Amino acid sequence: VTTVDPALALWLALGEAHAELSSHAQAHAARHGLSLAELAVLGALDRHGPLLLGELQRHTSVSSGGATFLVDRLEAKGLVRRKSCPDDRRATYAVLTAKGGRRIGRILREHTVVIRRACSALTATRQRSATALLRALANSQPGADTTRRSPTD
Amino acid sequence: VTTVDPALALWLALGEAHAELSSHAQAHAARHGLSLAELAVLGALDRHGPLLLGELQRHTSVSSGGATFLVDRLEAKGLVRRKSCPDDRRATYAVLTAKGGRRIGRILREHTVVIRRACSALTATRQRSATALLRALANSQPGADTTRRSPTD
DNA sequence: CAAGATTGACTGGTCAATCTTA
DNA sequence: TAAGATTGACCAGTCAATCTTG
Repeated sequence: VTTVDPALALWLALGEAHAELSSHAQAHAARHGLSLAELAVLGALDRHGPLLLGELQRHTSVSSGGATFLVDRLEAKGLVRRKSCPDDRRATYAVLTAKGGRRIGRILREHTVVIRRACSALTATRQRSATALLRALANSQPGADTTRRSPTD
Repeated sequence: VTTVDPALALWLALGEAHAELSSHAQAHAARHGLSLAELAVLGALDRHGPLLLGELQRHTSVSSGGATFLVDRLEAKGLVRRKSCPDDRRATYAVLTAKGGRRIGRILREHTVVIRRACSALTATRQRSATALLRALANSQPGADTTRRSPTD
């Protein structure tokens, strides 16, 4: 009766679903003393190995200052280390420390379980349907793209 | 590359889709000098009429302090007014001012267009499918409690 | 005591400007 | 000149404590 437009309904549902899953993911990250953004950084380093801060920025959809900030904090926690790039003196790598590597492995495995449970209302098949629809929604947007995503992520 | 868990893929896609739509919605709100949360408040008041701050809080998923904060700002902008509840002296209504009512009408109409365009990659039918899936995802969560869980994971 | 609202301290980031090196 | 990173100012909210009324 209220919301007539299907697009509007979709936007609303998207917000609620995102909030719901976020709260689970965030709660789990917090149990390990991490923000979701920090977890994303650690995850990116785990997947891709050492990354320049700029690359990290693109992988995690965070601002330039945000990347510096996050690496600062993870460095303070002893999970990440900076390493200057030999080929380009402006550039800096973020690298997992041994401790960081160990911790992030455990955490990511747990994280998968958390997400899986949070999505358990949908069968795997419907999860895939939803994923496909959401990708179509996200990828075909006109413009204003500040962050380049690697298509094979 | 790791063959991803369908739930994980869904979580990722959800994040990207949400970020994408958000950026459009946010840009539009910003064109009118509003944050998304402020827009949500105005929208709720437009749909439901005067609302207690607590109700507003539930409708917009902000914290208690956030509701006060948002109403403060909208009041400062002359779009909303507080009105004390006659039946309960603790409670306060938020009410659209005449100016607020006029502006929000225009803005919400525009907003629908923005969202519709941002969703145009999906047909209305697929939008409805996506909506249904997302609602199922959001509504059937197991204990989304903030209380501490046993470290059985 | 509980429910509603408010305040103040705090935070996780963004944004714009700056510094350094290519 | 531009690209990479960093810094500092700023901001939209949250959170916990407080005040008031039921």
